Amino acid sequence: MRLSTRSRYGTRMMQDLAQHYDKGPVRIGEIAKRQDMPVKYLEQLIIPLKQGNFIKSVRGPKGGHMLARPPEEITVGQIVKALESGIELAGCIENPGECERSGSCLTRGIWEDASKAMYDKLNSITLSKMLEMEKSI
Amino acid sequence: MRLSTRSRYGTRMMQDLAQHYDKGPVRIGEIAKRQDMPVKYLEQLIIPLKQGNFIKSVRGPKGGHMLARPPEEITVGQIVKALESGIELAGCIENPGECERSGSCLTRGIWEDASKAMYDKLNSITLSKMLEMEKSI
DNA sequence: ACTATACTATACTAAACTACTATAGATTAA
DNA sequence: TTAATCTATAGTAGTTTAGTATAGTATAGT
Repeated sequence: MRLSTRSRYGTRMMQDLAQHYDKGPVRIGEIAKRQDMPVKYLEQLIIPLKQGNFIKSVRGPKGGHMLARPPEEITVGQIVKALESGIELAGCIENPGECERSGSCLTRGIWEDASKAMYDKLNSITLSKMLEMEKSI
Repeated sequence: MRLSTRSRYGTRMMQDLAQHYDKGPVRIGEIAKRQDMPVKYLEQLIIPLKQGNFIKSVRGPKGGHMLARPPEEITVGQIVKALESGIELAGCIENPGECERSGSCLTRGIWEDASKAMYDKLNSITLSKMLEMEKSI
C-alpha cells in the first residue's frame, strides 16, 4: 500500500517551492536538479497542482513556478489529494455503487475510518510546519 | 492509494471465519460463495494467514479452515499487515537504504506518521468488534 | 522582429504489478 | 479405495506506474 511517486515527488516539489517562497519564480529544471527527479515528470505533476491553486506559473525566459498561497495555508494532505488518482483505501468509499455489498459491508466503514485517520494526519502538516522540521534533523 | 484486493478479500474471509468461530472447519468453497470471491484466489491468501497464525486448517473431507485464535485477539491491522506486500506508505520507511536522501528527507517522517495513524486505527479494530458493528447496520 | 528560454499539451512505452486461472499433488474421513 | 478438501507452483491477461518523446505556446531581452 504505497503512495505513488506522483504524491512523493509532488510533495518534494512543493517543499522546494516553499523553501523559495517570495523569491521569484523557480524553474522546474532547478527543482529537478536539486531534488533529483525527472524534469518531464515534474512538468506533468504541476498541472493538477495548478488546477488546485497551489502553484502559479510565469511563462517565457526568467519564468518559472511559485506557490500560489503562503506555505502555512497548504497542507500535505491537499497535495496528496491533488496528485493521487483515488485517495481512499477502497473504491467503494468514493463510489458505493461499484459494489453491490456496500450497503451491508462490515469492512467498508473500516477502510473509510482508516483513510480518514491517514488524511487527518496529512492535513495537520502544512508546508511551513514541514520546513520547521528541517531544523530538528 | 488503494488497498489491494488481497487485504480486502482476506479481511472479509477472516470476518466470515469469525462469524463461524467454534462451529468446526469452514470450507473455502463456502466462504467464496457467501462472500462472492474466487476460490482459487482465497486459497492463496490463506497461506500468509496461516503463517501468521491467524488460521488453522484441517485437510481431507470434512476439512476446512478456522480461526487459530479467538476473534477478540485478531485485529484488522494484523490481517492487512500479513497480506499486503509493503505495509508502509513509502519503501524508505521499511528500508532506508533504498534512498540516499533518507537521512535528511523532510517527507519521509511524514509518510511514516501517516502510515502509523492508519495502522493504529486498523489495529484498534478486532474481529469481534467488527462483528458487533453488524448490529448497527 | 527575432531568438532563446521556459512553460504547456498530448502521445507513447517498457516494466512492474494485480488479480486472477490452471494444473498437479498431498491428506484423510468414510 | 475413493472422493473431498486442502496445498503448491506456475502461468497470464489486463492495468497501472513511472517515466520519455515530440510538438507546440508565451515572452523577456536584444
